[in-house]
Amino acid sequence: MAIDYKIDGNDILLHQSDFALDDTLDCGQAFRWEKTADNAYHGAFLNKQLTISCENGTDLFRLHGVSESEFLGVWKDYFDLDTDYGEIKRRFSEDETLAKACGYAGGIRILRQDSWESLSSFIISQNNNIPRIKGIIGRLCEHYGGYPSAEMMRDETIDSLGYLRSGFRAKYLVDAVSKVLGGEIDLDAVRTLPLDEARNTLMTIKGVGPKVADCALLFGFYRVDAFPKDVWVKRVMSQWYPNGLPSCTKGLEGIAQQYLFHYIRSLK
DNA sequence: TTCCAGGCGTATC
DNA sequence: GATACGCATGGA
Repeated sequence: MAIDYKIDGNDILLHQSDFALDDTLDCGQAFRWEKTADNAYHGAFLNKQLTISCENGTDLFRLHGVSESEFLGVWKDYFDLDTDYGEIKRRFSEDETLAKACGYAGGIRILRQDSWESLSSFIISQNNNIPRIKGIIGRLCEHYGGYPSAEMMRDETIDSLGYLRSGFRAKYLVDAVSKVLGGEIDLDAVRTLPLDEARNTLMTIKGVGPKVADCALLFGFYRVDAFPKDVWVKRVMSQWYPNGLPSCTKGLEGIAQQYLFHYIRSLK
């Protein structure tokens, strides 16, 4: 499926179905996209910043100040534009609840985020709420002028991270930095391990249990068969799927999870 | 004031 | 292996 875009001055103008900025950038998978006063979003992937806006609620998106090579080399993959979410939603819509969930937030796409940022962000997320997660990550990025690599955080201690006000999670961040830099965890190797081994590897980090590991795998390693069960998804399962997920989600459980997570939160 | 938030470590059985 | 409890912080 070819990507439909054109160059418009200094911008890229993208024609893209099954994509909405609110659904994708404010659905709890990424924590440092900010909605600006004019309904655009400003955020970053690694050290690349981006402002993206939607042209009047259409399926036209403007990537401001982005060259064609940067679009094709960075943002096309980040926004997962090679995946046909229309096809995935048709498949999911065999199931009545998933049909409603896909209808509620049909513009969700799974972002292909950085593995370290995703892992450390979801360590911060545990027993925490989304506004406060964003606050902690915002203070971290303000301190470093962008999201820090594990290498940049080499000398951090529980005390030096005090300004984050991340509570008991600071010691978990320190342990994650230590294991990644010490070679006990090779994030590139995790990418290609079988799902169970990948989970078990990440879970050797203090503060990384099944849920944080699955979120990191889904959002930071694009392991779309990982199915993170947080408090909301546990409600989804007991309310709608007491006997397990329907078979139409097989292999794409993580994508189904994101539609369902967003949907059940909207009902509260 | 109490409860809760995209959970997990630890103790205990 | 299951279950109970504490944990930093801050908003509701």
